[in-house]
Amino acid sequence: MEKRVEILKKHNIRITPQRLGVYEILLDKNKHLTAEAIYRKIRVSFPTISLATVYSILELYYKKHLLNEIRIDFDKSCFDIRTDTHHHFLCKQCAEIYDIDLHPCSALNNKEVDGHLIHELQGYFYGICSKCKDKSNL
Amino acid sequence: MEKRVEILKKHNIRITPQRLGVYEILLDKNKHLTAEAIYRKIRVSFPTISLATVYSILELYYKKHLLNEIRIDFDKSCFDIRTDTHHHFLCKQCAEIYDIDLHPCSALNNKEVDGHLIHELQGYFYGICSKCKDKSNL
DNA sequence: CTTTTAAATAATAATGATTATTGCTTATTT
DNA sequence: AAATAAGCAATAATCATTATTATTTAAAAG
Ligand SMILES: [Mn+2]
Ligand SMILES: [Mn+2]
Ligand SMILES: [Zn+2]
Ligand SMILES: [Zn+2]
Repeated sequence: MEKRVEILKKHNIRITPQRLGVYEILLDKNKHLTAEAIYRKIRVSFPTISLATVYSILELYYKKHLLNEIRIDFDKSCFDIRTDTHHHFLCKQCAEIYDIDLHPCSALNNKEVDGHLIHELQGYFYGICSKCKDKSNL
Repeated sequence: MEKRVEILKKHNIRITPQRLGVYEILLDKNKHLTAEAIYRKIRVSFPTISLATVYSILELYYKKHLLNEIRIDFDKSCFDIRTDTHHHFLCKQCAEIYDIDLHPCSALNNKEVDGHLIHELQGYFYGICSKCKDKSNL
């Protein structure tokens, strides 16, 4: 059986072309896509798909822990197929989002901070990415 | 001169009763208030103030670095009079937001990660707070 | 392979936080 | 006391996300 289908079935998710399409885009294309961006991409193969359907599929995948939702940009969510704990960097100049894999941080190792039980965490960094930095220092 | 007035003038901010009121609420009341919550509080002393004015004042203070905007709740921003770098914890049960002061973390000390220049960062933790934890383990 | 049925989709409307607009009001300057 | 520039209230607009509903489809049963 195809790998995508296998993974979705393992999570008790009904297979539909739309769901396979969204999953493929999340896997194949650049990471950290907005719902709108996914919608634009999937419309190439499914011209009648609705944006609401994209949102509904993303919500399903999120609940099944098949993806991560990040809100590094206050205005809109981005969706990430990586589900392991990692951080993100948003370049203020080019708006690119980078994965940041930090070395063991005191807060990451513990399941608690100040007596509060941690279920998940998000680290968001903002600044100028290396590419943009290089461009300005010619 | 009054302390609030002094601080605002130091940042070249014109003094108005509305601005003083918002500033006072941010200082005095519990931290991490939404624009709506600030609006509700300030309407006690300024019944004719507009929500748009509250937003405009908050934007001004943000640009002058007099407050921090956090988006730990995806749906709405909260405003924090603390402007030093610190993290936040959101309790999934009672929705309370706590300040988290972490010990030196590798990412915090450096001004760079993976070659990217960091201007600012936000750390968001999600889980069950100590109070709610105690309540459930009676 | 057909029928059945519960779930998924497309189309569309609604929601809600935030931002933009505009005419009036207030604070500072002259 | 004017003049001028900025702030405010009221209101409309924007835009991402969610809700609704009738139609279609995937999976299960026969
Ligand atoms: Mn990522
Ligand atoms: Mn805080
Ligand atoms: Zn960049
Ligand atoms: Zn709690």
